[in-house]
Amino acid sequence: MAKKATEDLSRRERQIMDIVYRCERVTAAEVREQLPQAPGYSTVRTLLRILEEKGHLKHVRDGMKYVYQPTVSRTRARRSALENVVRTFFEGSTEKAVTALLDMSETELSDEERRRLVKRIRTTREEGR
Amino acid sequence: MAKKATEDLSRRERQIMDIVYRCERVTAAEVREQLPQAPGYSTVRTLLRILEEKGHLKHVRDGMKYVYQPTVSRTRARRSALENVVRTFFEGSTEKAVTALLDMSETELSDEERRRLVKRIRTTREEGR
DNA sequence: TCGCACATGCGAATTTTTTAACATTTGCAT
DNA sequence: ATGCAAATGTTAAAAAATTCGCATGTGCGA
Repeated sequence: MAKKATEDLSRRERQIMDIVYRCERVTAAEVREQLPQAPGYSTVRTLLRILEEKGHLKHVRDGMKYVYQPTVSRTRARRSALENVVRTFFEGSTEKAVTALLDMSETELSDEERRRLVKRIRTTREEGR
Repeated sequence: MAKKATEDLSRRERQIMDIVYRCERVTAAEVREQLPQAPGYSTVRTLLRILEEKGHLKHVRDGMKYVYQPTVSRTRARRSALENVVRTFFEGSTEKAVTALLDMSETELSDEERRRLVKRIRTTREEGR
């Protein structure tokens, strides 16, 4: 089985994978609801089958229907997604990315969240030495 | 002109936009070098022209050749990319995303960078009220 | 000026993606 | 058991993306 890179996904395949990563567990009908310019049900099913063949998805039965999930763990998927963004948009600098995240969400972060983040940064420094 | 969403890009178009965002200024030849399973030169040029028609790129002449750039500012592109990742992989939680970034780069961040980040978090808190 | 080297623009063939119609399977209520 | 409803699998047509050959334009050195 070839490596599974986001690079190699077609437009629809990528849209579907995004939905699957957001929801973690989805049925064909749920995927269809969330697809932009949703195609027919039959179409969605074909795409899900293709993504499964390519190794991006797996399914388990739940009664009569299939529930699809990513084959890659949430942790790995997250990491990979962040690495891509950092490399593409932040010249590989984690600090720049974090700063940008903070900038764009100043009003969203609660004091509690801020406190945890500061603590986290300090903790890792200590561990790192 | 329709809206320019990453969603609407084909596979090759997306690969090219990633390169353009990484490099900020590129020629057709440079894009070609960086494309996975690089197609012919002619092909790359066609794609660049299409992306320009769609409004994702613009070019300026530099001697005999064209130099391509994103039409969207780096700042906006970054913001948009982060928003997508946060929504898709972190349930919309900025804090979770920041934490994940810190986790995956513990050894990369220097003390200096950590200090700046802590300062930044505190500063924004004060401003936020 | 001529012709070569190097770029770009266009059009059309090829390949891939996307779509959906139709056949098949399965669970469940009657 | 039978038929309906709700899923899934298959296949092939239609649409879109990808590819590249060839025509065209431009600067420059012999």
